Amino acid sequence: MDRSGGRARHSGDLIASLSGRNPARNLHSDVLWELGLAIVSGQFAEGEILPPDSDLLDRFGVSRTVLREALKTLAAKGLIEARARIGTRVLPRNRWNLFDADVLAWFFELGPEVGFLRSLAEVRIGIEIEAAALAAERSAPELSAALIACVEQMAIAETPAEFARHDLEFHRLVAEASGNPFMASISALVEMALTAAFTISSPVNDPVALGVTVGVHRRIAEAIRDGDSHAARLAMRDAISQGFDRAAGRMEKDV
Amino acid sequence: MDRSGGRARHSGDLIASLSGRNPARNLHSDVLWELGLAIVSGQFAEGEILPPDSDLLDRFGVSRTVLREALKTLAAKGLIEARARIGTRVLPRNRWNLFDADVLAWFFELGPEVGFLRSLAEVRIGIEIEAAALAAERSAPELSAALIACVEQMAIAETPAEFARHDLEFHRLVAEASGNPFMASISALVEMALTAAFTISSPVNDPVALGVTVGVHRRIAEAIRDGDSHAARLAMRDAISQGFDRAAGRMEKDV
DNA sequence: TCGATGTTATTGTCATACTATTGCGCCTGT
DNA sequence: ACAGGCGCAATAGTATGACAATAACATCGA
Repeated sequence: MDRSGGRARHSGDLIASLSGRNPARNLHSDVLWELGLAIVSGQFAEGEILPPDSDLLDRFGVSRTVLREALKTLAAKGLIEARARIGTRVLPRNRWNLFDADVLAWFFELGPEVGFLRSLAEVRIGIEIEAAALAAERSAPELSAALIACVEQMAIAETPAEFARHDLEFHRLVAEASGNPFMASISALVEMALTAAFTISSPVNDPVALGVTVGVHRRIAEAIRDGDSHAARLAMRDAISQGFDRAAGRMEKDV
Repeated sequence: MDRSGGRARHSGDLIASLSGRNPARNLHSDVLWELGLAIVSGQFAEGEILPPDSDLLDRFGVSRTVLREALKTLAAKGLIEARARIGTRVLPRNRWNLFDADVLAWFFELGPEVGFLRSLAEVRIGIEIEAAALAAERSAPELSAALIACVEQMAIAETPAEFARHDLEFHRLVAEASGNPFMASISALVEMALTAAFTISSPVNDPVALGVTVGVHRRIAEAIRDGDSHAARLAMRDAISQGFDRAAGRMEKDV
């Protein structure tokens, strides 16, 4: 393995940097990512038994401490389950915690397929529609003002990254305004979806698309401000499916 | 701490047993649950620094290996973050992965408040409504037949546990029928919600409530069978909010 | 044939030592 | 008096080697 000085960081970097996180760079995390990717990619299939600790130790060239902590982390995310004498088994996909930021990142690292992006858009629709409706019913004036401000920022953004930051902030604010802690907990999901979408095609360079995107977000903000939960639902659905359509359409074209 | 022979298993047992899981009973898991509960309960507040490893070692009387693996597990679930020289900090709640089965279990272990149950019902509505609609659009005949069969089982269930099992299976099937892996991933959420609801008040002992609950599930199954996504949405919303209302109403009465 | 039993491979736990990181205070030079 | 660098020390990170617990499997016995 790559144990020399210039160890290359996994490319989740660009996603992490956009989200402002500062993931620690340590051995444990390297092993974690390599194993996580291997599992998500199907290199270790569901139900399969991983090589025993001793083999993995050779493969990664780390201490048992590091390896075991990486395995425990994977277990915590529902990807594997270790049992004495049996070995460490890859759990079926429906046990994986897809709402985990790392697990999601591994999926994206492999180049997300359209079907996966669609699934992501579908859950986002489910959750964020409800969040928008709740926000409309409960939101305080300050928050709806902040939402409006966010839309203005989106309108004048000059780079895709800048636009994405405000877009993400917008959705985060809606989740917060819903007053429901679960809604806020899916920001990782939104982050990935937006980053992926904008990596594929950002509306910043296309005045028409930009107008549409900003417009639909404005509709959400105004509906929340006016306490119109029905309108908020519709607008949020449009915002998400429109974003997905743009990315999916672009992927089609490239193929 | 309780290091004597008869160490009492955390009471997540009854939930785990209902769901058919077989959680390993090892030291790591004991420490994990104790720390997890302490954090979720606010005994260690958000932003606070946990005692250093050395103190925790004394407190739990385990080896450093075990303690660190427990901490790594908590970190994987987004509850804490460790940094050299700083210590191990409890992350703000919005970083916690509330869709994790353990984290949820810790919340329930503390006796869930009505507000928490409401939040749970709200996300379930968002996600499962969409799952039901997708199932209606995509579902194969076998699956809708299985759904109907599930409803029949609910109707003739004799114990609360039996009823809950079929109810859970019903929602799992809907998620599966949606063809969306994220939907299936929230079964932990549903499990907790149902278990909590039935622990508080099961419709089995109340013929009227039983009829209502079975009826609304039948409406879902039939809508999916008929490919009527709109009806599926409405019925699923009714099923979840009705379940919540029953539990919440019962809690009110008790107070 | 089947059931009890020992063997052994694999994960689980322990103890200790050393390394890397980084906040904080000291110390220096201006 | 102040700014900036420099090292101390506290804390998590890593390494190593040993032993304990678990459970599939082969082996033996009835």
